[in-house]
This record gives sequence, structure tokens and C-alpha cells, in this order.
Amino acid sequence: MTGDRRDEREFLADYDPRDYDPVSVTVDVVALTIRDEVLHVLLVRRAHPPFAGMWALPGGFVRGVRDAEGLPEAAVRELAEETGLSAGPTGGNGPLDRVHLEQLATYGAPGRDPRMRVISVAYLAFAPELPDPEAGGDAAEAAWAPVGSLGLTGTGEQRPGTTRRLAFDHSRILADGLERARAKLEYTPLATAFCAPEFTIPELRAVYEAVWGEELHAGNFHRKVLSVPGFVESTGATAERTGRRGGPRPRLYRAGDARLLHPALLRPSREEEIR
Amino acid sequence: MTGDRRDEREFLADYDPRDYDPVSVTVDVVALTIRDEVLHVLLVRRAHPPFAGMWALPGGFVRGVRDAEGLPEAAVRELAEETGLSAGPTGGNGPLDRVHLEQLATYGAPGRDPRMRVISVAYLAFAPELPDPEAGGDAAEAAWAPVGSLGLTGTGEQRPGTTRRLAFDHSRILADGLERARAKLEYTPLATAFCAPEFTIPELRAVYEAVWGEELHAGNFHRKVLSVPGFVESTGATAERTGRRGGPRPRLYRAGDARLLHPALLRPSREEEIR
DNA sequence: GCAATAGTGTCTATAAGACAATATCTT
DNA sequence: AAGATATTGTCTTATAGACACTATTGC
Repeated sequence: MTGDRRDEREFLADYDPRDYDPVSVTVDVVALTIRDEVLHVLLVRRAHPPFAGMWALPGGFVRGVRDAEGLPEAAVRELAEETGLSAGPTGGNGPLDRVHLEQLATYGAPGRDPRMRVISVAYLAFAPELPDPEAGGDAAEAAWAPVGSLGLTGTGEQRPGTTRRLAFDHSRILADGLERARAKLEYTPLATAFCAPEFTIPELRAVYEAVWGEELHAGNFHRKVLSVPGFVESTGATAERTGRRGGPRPRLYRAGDARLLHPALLRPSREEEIR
Repeated sequence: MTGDRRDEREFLADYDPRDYDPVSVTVDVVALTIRDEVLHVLLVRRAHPPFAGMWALPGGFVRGVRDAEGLPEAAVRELAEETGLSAGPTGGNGPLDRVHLEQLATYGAPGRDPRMRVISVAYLAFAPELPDPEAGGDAAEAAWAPVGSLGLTGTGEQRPGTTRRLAFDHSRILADGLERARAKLEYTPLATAFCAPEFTIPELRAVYEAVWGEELHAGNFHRKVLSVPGFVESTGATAERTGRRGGPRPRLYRAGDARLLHPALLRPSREEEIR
């Protein structure tokens, strides 16, 4: 036992991490929100090569040793640095405090960054409506872009002729993030992460319609949401204005305590994706 | 504020992570199989510090620059090196050729490796019954371990008194892999990845029971599997022996062409997980 | 008033699960 | 022969979706 411990100490002292062919690690964030009932993603325009002038997901290098930070912390930091949206200090109330953040996937194909070997850990964020971002850090510009304007194909490429070209493999990362978002809305209550703390059922339906890109039957949706235990809970209040073109004032709800929807809200018509 | 931002930009422009901030990237594999109707995971006993003598998921450093390799390729290579199970060269027929491999998640908390900053990309593998592994590479020993023998709690810790202790944060990675596997069986046909190319419905049910840890109703399961389009297709043949204690010889099926199960096979009784 | 919308009621087709029945195998 | 199992049948209940209806709002 004592011998083991001495071996371990000697081993650690002799250890040079650079012997192990270190690669660089970045985080990139697919940050989604709903504006004017349309799904938007946060993009920055790159100020420097490679891909200078092209658009990209906000992201950057993880601080590995000095000021070593965890991966989700790096994601929040990059989001804040490059867009000017700030997360308040623990328990604060900056605009990023109410975002849902989850890990999406990691992308590491050799050659995906022309400079060097880079592994990128992608995160997915769901945000309620946020202010317009301000460019910072490496970004020449930052904006919420309607997802539909990016010409994404089913295979994660951009259609020729799309004006905002995405750098690196970010169109694939974005496509993966969108598919994850669509799936998460089926079996989790995360649609509420796109809403204000209090929301109406029609607002929630607008979230589903924006993310799924399909119209949903208002009556059936309404009953379904209320029938899933813990999805939403009533505030007892009624919205001030209908916000739409007419009709009665809808009631207000807040997110319930469910972490999973049971039964789930399944997307209609997925026949093509099954085979 | 503006000054802060410019400093940040200068810092990033000069930043060479390989000189100042080395991060190493590893892959770790949660390889699952079914032996004697019990779910097993592939483990290796570590020959060297840190955590020498403890058990761990097979894995190791990604070749980042010299002989740069992709992440899934690194996962297959580590699996092969440390266990002696070989994947045949493209289109070959080594024991690893029929395994399903998918990315699980990436773990990068500072301090998870006492030597240095290490980011680990975890993969999840579903394998049909494979031969016993042979230790190789850094491994002192390699074995299929019954998942139940590892004393995993719901929070990804190991219960005190468990004999095989897992190194690093591998008990958390394993717990995440198990939960992913349980979920995947619900809405994909991947249970067939645990089976031989031809299998019976009762064998498929045994897979579900092993992964979910619950008994399923034989009659309802049978009809359900056959009613999901593209899950399995008949071979017309019948199994030679029943393999169980009696009863008629079951029919043989092979995997169908569905990528998703619709409708899904939902796990019974998940009330606790919902809130 | 008119058009649009929130919320509820009703009906039908589908799916899940409990239970039963029968034929076929092992021991 | 006894016990176990594969497979099919039947019935009940839960759910999804189509459609209809009423009441309430903005214009």
C-alpha cells in the first residue's frame, strides 16, 4: 500500500502532459430562442481567419489549466463574451440566468479546423426572448438568425445560394441541435424554457409550432397539455391582452414540476424519419 | 468595459493552447453485452497509476496530431487494444464488426484526472455475445462484469462495500451509458444489436428484460414487436432448440429496416423518474 | 357586426395491458 | 405425465386526433 502510494507520487512528478499529443478543446453553443413566433439561433460573424467574415456558432477555447473551468461554465462564458449577454453571478438575474443548457455532442474529425487538431464540445441552449446581442470577443457581429434563413438540408448541409454561410462544421452541429430540440419537446417540458415565467397555452403551442415547423390543432393541444401531470400549473390569473387578432383572454400558467412528459407529446407525421 | 473586451481579444489572438494550456483528450467506452440473460459491461483493471489496480472502462488517449484519428476510430482502437477483441479491416469480420457504436457524452470537470486536465469523450457500444477479452495495452486484466455487481446507485455512485471499484468518474459515465441504453431500447430497434443475426422473439425479450431490469409479459411483448413496422422480419425458419425449459420451438427473425420504433415500446412504471 | 381565437365536448381509431386458451416442447 | 413456453385471441382501458360548439375578444 505504502509502495503503491510512492509509485503514484513518482509517476505524477515525472509526468509531462505534452508527451500525450495534446489537442485543443473548444466549446460551441447552439442557442435557440423564439422571436415573432419563429425559431432563431444565435450566430456571430467571425472577425479573424480562419473563415473570417463567415458566420459561426458562438464558442471558443476551454481554459484548461490556468483558471481551469468546467465545460458548461466555458459555454456560458463564451456565450456572454461574444454576445454581451451576461449571466448574473450565482443566483443573479442576468439575461442568461433562465436559459436551459445541456450538452449536445462532441465533434472531433481531423481537419475540421484548418489550423490544428481541435475537438469541439457542443452545447444546446433554450432561451426565452432575449435582447439583441452585442458583438464582443472574437466576433465582428452577433445576431439572432431565423433558422429557416440558413437553408439547412436534412443532411446538415447548407443549400447553395444561402447568404449566411456557416464556418467549420457548424451547419452539422446546428442540424444536430435542432433535431435534439425537436425530440426534447416531445418527452420533456422544456418548451417552457422558451417562455416567460408565466405563459399561456397558445404561447406554448407557438413554441411547439416554431420548433417542429408544423401547425398543431389548438383544441387537442390545449387538452393534451393540461392532461399531462406536472407539465404546467395554473396561476389562476388571466392574460391582459390576447395578443392575437381576437378571441377571449387566455389563462396564465407556469412550468410544473415534471421532468418528463408522460404520456409524451409525439410529433405528427414522422413517417420519413422512421426508415 | 471596452478595455476589458480589447484585452480579451488580444489574449485570444495570441493564445496557443498547445504551449500554454495543454488539454488531453481521451475516449472511454461503455461496452454492453448480454451473457446468460444478464447485462454485462466490459472493464479493464488498471496496470499503472493513477488508480492502479482499480477497474475502469476501456479507453485511452486520442492520437491528435501524429496519426491523427477520428473519435469513433479511437474508440474502436482502444477497445481492440485493451481487450484483444479485434475489428476486422474494413468489411472484415472480427468480433467487433457487428457492434453498434454511438457517442454518449463528454466529461471534462477539472480534477477528474489527477495528472492533468483531461477531457474524455465517452462512447456507448452494444455488442452481441463476444468471447472473453484478453488484457492488452495498459490493462492488467480485462473482463465482462455483470452490471449488477458494481453496486451503482441512482446518482451514479458505487455503494460502499462494492468490491470492484471504478477509477476516475467512470461510475458516473457507466450510469449515464446505462440510462441511455434503457432509453434507446424504447424508441429504436437497437435491442437487435445484442442478438445474433437471427434471433427469436423470446431472445429479444430477454434483452429488454436484462437492460430494463424488469420482467415483461411474454404474450403482449410478442404481439407488440410484430406489430411495429420494420422492427423484425421473419426468416421463415424455426429455432433448432428451445433453449429454455420447454415449450414449442420459437420462430427465427432478423432485424428489420426501421431506424425508429413507431409506436415505441415504453418502459412500464417510470413514475419515480418523472418528477 | 365580423372574424379570429380560447376552451370544452364528443366521437372514433389506435394502442397498451390484463387475462385466457391452445399447441408444442423438455425433462 | 408434468411443467414450461410460444403464440394467438379477447376484452378493457387509455390515448390521439378529427370535428363541432360556445363564449369572448379585437377590429
